Amino acid sequence: MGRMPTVDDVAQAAGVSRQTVSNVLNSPDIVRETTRERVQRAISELGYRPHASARRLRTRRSATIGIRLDPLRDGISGAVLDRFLHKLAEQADARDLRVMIFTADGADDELVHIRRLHDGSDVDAFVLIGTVHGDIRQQWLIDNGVPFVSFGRPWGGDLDDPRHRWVDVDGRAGVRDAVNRLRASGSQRIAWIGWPSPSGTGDERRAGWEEACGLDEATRAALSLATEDGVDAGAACATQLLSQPTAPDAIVCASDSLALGALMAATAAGRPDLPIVGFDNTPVAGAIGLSSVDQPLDEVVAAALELLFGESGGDVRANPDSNEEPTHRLLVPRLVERRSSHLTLGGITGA
Amino acid sequence: MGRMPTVDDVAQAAGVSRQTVSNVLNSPDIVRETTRERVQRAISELGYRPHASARRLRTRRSATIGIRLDPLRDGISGAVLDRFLHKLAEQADARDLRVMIFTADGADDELVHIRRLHDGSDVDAFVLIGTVHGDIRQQWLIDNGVPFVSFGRPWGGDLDDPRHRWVDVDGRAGVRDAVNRLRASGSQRIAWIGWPSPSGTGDERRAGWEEACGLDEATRAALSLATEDGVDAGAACATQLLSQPTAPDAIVCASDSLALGALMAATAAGRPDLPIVGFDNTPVAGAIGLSSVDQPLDEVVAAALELLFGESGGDVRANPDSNEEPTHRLLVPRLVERRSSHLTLGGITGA
DNA sequence: CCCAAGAATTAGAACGTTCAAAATGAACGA
DNA sequence: TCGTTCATTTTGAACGTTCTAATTCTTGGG
Repeated sequence: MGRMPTVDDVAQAAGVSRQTVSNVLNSPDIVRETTRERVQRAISELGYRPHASARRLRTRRSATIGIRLDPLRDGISGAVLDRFLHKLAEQADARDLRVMIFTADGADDELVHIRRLHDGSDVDAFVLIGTVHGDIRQQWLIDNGVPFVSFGRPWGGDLDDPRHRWVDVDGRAGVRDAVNRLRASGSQRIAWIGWPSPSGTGDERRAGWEEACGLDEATRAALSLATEDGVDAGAACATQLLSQPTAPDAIVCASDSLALGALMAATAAGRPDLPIVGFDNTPVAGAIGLSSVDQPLDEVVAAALELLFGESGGDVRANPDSNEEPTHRLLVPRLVERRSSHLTLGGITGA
Repeated sequence: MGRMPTVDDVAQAAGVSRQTVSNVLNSPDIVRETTRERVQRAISELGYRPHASARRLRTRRSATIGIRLDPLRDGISGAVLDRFLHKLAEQADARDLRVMIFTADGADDELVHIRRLHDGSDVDAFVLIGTVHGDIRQQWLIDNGVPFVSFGRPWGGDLDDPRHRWVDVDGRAGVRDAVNRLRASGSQRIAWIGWPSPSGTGDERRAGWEEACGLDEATRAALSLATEDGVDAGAACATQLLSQPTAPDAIVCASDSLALGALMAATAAGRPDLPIVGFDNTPVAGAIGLSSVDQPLDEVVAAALELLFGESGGDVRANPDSNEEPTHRLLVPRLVERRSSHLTLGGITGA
């Protein structure tokens, strides 16, 4: 447990100068092969590791990404962010980047944290998740020159602003596919349970249903409901839909939470086989055999890092202005069909 | 966007020396009040923020905790770690600590990461989750003097070794309570679905059932099954139990995943009202109205940080040897009773 | 054999902070 | 008035790395 060896120790052991050791580590190509080998040997013999903070102080780069953990929602939908975080940690590691997490109460508090981490040179770039209408974070980050990428489009803003790098999943296309698939299987009156407008993500998903359901406006109005996210809310909506004189013969939902609720309500209403599709393909959907639209999180993360750091490496790219390269990416989700087994609800009672 | 102000800038603006500025930040009590105010004013006027890496280089403390993200399991049980991570980030922030995450493939790979982060002074201390029998990580960390705390006891090791700080939840007591509660409600033949031995956590939970179920050895053997974790596995076990000539009149499971499976199987077998209790109180359990044993993660995290850093503050405590203070904490979980609504399974089919 | 040009290496400084110790100021009793 | 003590502030050095610029070594052509 003596003190850790430094570049100087390695240099002395290898009979070269400090800087040569540094070069072996950072620009191996400019040092003669025989020297490089000698230094490498000394490094491994001494068990030398560069001191990350010293390097960061000198280079003014932290090689660290910051990401805020959203407040826990119902935990079902939250599973998506959990997966996202895993992928991010994995792929960041492959680029020799570190990931730092923090929590915050609301957007203002988040900015306080971001400012602290950025000004202290703790973090080079941030990943924003869950963009919303009128999001104050993006503009602040742009104005202050803090590099970031968001998982989610700048809703209500300029989608093509090159200063805002974003990745998103085309929920509209995903829902459209799901609806088309249901229609191909014979469903004709496909209902929608989603979130209140304006909700960037929710409105897009609903638009997918609207485009593909093939219903006239009056019918669409009768077959679509909006509610906050959650299992109970989903169940309530489905109950309402199914009690109408002209009940739907399939339901598509904006989330797996809603879908699970709908599934329970449908079974309670004696329609255990009613086709229901959720969104996010959470573990719960898998467990109970619910079809769901799956977001390609691997690709999302890869795209996010690429927009920030380029094809490879860990140096954050210059803040784009009106560069040649695109600064956003829209990915296509994929419907996972399940429903080989069905859940049935014995009886729902209020809380 | 000019360069960030440094202590020197602040010092000049306030008409004091570098060190006085530093003192205002780190030991405010030793600097005269009038001076302190003057410096504070300069700090906020200039928008000064200490450079974290410079500080870390000098103090040799990173004020950062490292934690490995477990590989995603079925995502239902994984939700516990998700909550844990949130709490950790929250409470760490309150102590001015940062949290860095990483992923790894197995214990060996985890040690490689830990070594890298520790040697590079990126991280002061680590939080280990999910200790298992014959865990190689603990001994390595102790031998190398790396501060850590584990969420999980040193199974098969010395529970009282002061060099190993750990926090755990008394699963045995939790299951015992659940079983007692079921017996009080009239259940007499309470079955157990758990994990194969040896599994530290699993064996403890099973012991709770064994202690409280009030059955003779032969009956216990007939009413307890072990399987890997997962919804399908839980369903299979429950089906088997319920098809026996003397079926159980309640089931307690080692996890919510197993319990969800059991619930589905019970309903399929025409026993929709069979009392079932899970473990972890995951969002899914809440959503479908399943009773479950809840781990007090708030307290777990608080205890973990306290063992590492003391009552307050962010300086890691000296590695304990045989100190006065205890280096472990066993917390008591709490049964959450639900089951006001029941899930019923229409039909299970193989994958 | 010498010089130019490139390759390889080295020396000194700098990044922004805190530590250790020294210097100054204020207060007090003799 | 003068030392003595304590409170407050300042000075120089150090943390371990990489940058910039300078130096030495190699190579090859005249």
